[in-house]
Amino acid sequence: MPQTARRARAAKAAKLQSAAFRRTRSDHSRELAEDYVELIADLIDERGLARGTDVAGRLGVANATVVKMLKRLQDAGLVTQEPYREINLTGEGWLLAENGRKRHRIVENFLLALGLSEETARIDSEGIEHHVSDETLKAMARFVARNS
Amino acid sequence: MPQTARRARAAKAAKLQSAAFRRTRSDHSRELAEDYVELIADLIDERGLARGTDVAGRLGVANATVVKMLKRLQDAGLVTQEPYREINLTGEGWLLAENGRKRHRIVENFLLALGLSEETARIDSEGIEHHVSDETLKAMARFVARNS
DNA sequence: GTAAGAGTTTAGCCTTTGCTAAACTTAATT
DNA sequence: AATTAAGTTTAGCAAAGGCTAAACTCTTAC
Ligand SMILES: [Mn+2]
Ligand SMILES: [Mn+2]
Ligand SMILES: [Mn+2]
Ligand SMILES: [Mn+2]
Repeated sequence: MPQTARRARAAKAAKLQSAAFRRTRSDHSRELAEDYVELIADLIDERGLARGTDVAGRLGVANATVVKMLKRLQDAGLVTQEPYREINLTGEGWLLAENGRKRHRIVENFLLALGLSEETARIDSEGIEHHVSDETLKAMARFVARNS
Repeated sequence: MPQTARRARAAKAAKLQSAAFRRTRSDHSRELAEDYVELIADLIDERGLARGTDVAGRLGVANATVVKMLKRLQDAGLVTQEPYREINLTGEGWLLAENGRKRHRIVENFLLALGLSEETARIDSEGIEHHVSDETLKAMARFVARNS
């Protein structure tokens, strides 16, 4: 029965491909939290404190959007904030931020090593960083080490 | 007044960075449509027609999710479908699908040329493809041409 | 021709991520 | 001390993208 064989092949194709789409969806669900904590860490390091307005300005979204997201990040245990005060990171938040920075730096340097302009490397890396597996990240780091 | 200078620098930093985040958000808003039409095109080429169940199976989502999305894609002029019938692409849909396939192929081959496993290349490329500018895509294609 | 099985649609729900406008608090200026 | 400016929060809205359960239609096998 070639029907059965065809079906089995189709089922395997579906399983393989759906795994990739599932990974992408799960990357996306972590993406914003990573960008927020990384950005907050940068602001704290650069200017001593992170305010909601600065976060909104850097992300290019409205203040109210930031307020709402910060609540979710607090619930997730990444951020602390008293009403009307500046934003701080928890221990876990700092860990995530450091990790994000490392990843981001590698991806951006990789794009530069590939010969792209600073602007393109900056812009493209902001999206790509979240979809890079550990294996790929290592390969990128290796490439950077060799071509710089 | 060094205050003013500092402010100007900060404003420029915010503008630069927010441009990257805006690009990522706009990539995301196109992402799903691209994946759908690419997948529908593949199904039509592989098995002669694309059914909702197949799309759902390959994406790893529920049938109802696909139905809702197909409505949006019809509104966007990318897809046509009569009730209870198979899915077809409009001219515009085929163009987008072809473009997506090209992009996807280049990104996946690039990851392979970088030395990654087939599985990792397949999975990572599914997310990365949507965040790659034309400049980066060209650089990837060049790299593939040299290292294969 | 009818019944069964495969596939599709609808209804109703939820979370996330965005927005504007209005109200509020804090900090700075006078 | 009072006013003002800057920053924050709340309220209310919307679109996108998920889900399950139940109803429906089409095709195929009998
Ligand atoms: Mn980042
Ligand atoms: Mn990012
Ligand atoms: Mn993404
Ligand atoms: Mn994709």
